[in-house]
Amino acid sequence: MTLEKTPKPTESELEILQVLWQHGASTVRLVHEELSNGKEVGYTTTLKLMQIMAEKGMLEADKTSRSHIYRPLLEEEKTQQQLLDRFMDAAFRGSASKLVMQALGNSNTSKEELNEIRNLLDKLEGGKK
Amino acid sequence: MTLEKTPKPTESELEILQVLWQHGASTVRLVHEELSNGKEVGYTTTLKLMQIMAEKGMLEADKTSRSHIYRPLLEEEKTQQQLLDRFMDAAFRGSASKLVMQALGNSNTSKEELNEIRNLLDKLEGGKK
DNA sequence: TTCATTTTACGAAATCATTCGTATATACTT
DNA sequence: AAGTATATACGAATGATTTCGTAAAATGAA
Repeated sequence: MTLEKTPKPTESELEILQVLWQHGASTVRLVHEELSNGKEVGYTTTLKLMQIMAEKGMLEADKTSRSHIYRPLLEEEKTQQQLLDRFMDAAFRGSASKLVMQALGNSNTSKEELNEIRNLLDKLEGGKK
Repeated sequence: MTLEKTPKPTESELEILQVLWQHGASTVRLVHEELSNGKEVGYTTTLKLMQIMAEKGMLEADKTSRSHIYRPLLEEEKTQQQLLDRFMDAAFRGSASKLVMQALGNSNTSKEELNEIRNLLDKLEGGKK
């Protein structure tokens, strides 16, 4: 099997990926406008970043029309999982339960979401009884 | 109240903090040896990093003896919470439940830990019934 | 066509994180 | 005391990320 290094999007790259995951393939213009909601950033900065990401193989540019259309080549869930694994190691010395407890303890999670989690717990504990 | 920016330890800084959180105040030598278990790194590199961290106010150096003793000025849980909040936003667009589901789904969490989490769920849902 | 607008291309500056070489000071050993 | 080992101080190289200025190309409007 081809051994490919797991890509590690930087913080800025991740912001761009989030926009693309949420909106689907988009122009630099759209991505830039989304980012601008949250912070000051120049258009060419966004452009450059997206071009670099394309070089790195994180995005693919459709250049048929003047405004190129970029789509993410990284899958959202897979990427999140990789980031999460790294983060769990770095910040919580690998302890999933510590991380989960802190995540739940300090956030407003809806009743429905809590139930979803409980169901998952049931399924997991089923295998360990 | 004094408004202080939440500190953002880098990856290397976090590694050092983890050692200090786990072992308590320590010399550069000890921290360096711990880090060396996981990767190649020069002694002066570790030293420099810890000095920089002291400048930034993350560590405090007791310089009374020749081998300075560094202790962490950042609290483990508070720091983890801040990192977690940022990470949740950056990687999961703020969704605690998505993060939690992925964290649990893809890790070997013991029965005991799962029960702890379930208890927390009970407490949380108690307030929402 | 001419002018203004929008887009991409390119290169380089600015910033930040990481690494380490070298010098100097302090302590230990014989 | 002389030599060895260990520590800190300092500065600077390296490398990665982020930022943006400027120019050229493409498009749209007058």
